[in-house]
Amino acid sequence: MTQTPAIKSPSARARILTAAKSRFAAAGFEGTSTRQIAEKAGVAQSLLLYHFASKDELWRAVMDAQFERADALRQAVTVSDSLSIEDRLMAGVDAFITLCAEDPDLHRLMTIEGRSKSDRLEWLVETHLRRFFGPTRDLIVEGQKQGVIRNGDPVLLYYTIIAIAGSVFSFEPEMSLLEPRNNAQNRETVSALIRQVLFAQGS
Amino acid sequence: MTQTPAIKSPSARARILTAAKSRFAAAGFEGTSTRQIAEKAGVAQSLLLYHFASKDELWRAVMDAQFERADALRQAVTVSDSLSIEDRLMAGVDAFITLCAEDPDLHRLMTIEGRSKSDRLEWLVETHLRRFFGPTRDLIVEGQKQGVIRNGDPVLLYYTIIAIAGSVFSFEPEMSLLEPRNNAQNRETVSALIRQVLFAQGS
DNA sequence: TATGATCCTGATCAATTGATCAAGGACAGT
DNA sequence: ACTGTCCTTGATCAATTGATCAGGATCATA
Repeated sequence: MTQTPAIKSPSARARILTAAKSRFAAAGFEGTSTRQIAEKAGVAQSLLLYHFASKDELWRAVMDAQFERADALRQAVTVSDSLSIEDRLMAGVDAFITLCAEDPDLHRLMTIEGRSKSDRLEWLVETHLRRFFGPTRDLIVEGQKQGVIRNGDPVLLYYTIIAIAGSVFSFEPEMSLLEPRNNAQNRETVSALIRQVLFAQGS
Repeated sequence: MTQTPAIKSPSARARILTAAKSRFAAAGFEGTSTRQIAEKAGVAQSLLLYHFASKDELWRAVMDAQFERADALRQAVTVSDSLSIEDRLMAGVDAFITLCAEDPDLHRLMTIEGRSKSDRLEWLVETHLRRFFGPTRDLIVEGQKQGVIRNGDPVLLYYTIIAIAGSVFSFEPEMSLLEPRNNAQNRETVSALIRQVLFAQGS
């Protein structure tokens, strides 16, 4: 069996993944060269293409790792427990906020390739995004039926949540250029804003 | 005087600007090649660098044109009329929503370069973004003093507005991949969502 | 129809891109 | 010491990048 490499020497491969993540998040796929990643990881450029078949596959590996971390979010929404719809939805939202606050790269990676149709965006949607969107959307629709959640296009509501939760953290460079700031209790504020949007009394 | 070219033949130069705008919005500065723009504009690649000194300057010209269109927005917020803070702020918000709905490229151009610090982002912030941010921020702060607008970091509130208003329209490709949709009355919904965020009774 | 300025193109440049390959190092098991 | 597998590097490839340049259209004015 030439397969089952299981755990290769973690150091170099892991350093490549880390470097690639931060570069892809900052400049996008096209804006990042394999040599930039290699330099940041402290390895030869040719080593990237030994561990990953192509730049494209390296990008996919980065995405896979990111969304593995995010799976706790999906579970929070999916578990059909005795919890109310409101609680389940906000559990997912807060999990997402936590992820974004811990590592702004997640939201950047999710969105930076999403501006124009491309094979990469299509892969991202089908492989990862849909798994989060599906259950969350169902929850929103059900909440609307029960009159707990404001009416309106559920996809629009879903994207509004993503936009509020993510952009506050991922646009930190731009925001701090505009005005020096203190991001101490952003998480609570963002959570309150989203709650306002979802559960407002307005139709 | 070799200067004062004033109005050059509009057709080619304008076609270049239009093509550049849509490419830059879709793929960002680094993800777009001058040849792609030239092909879309139906001109030779060398013509881009006849009309604009460099790719960088072409990008800046695109941005200048975009923000010229957006100046109505700034005026709506700036005019210190008899209007209430609430009305002035929502006038600006609705103007921004209209701009984003008419042309999703505006929000994409504003944000696609804003993920990592770069000379381009710095130029964008200092030359354009600050002119919009300043008056709007002042309005938010004044509204908070009067107890009309919810408390919290004004920069965060500002960015939340931008995020809600813009991303709903600019992520249309991604959203329609997730689910076929009808964007008929998005504008009213978005406006209502933002109003909810700004003027909610919550602290 | 000359003149001159403006607009536009194709050829070409050096630099950078993702990718490939030969070669050797590290290190285990025999 | 020998073998074989996995890891890593440097040299190098064709393709693409932004930029430059010489020269030809085009067109108003004289």
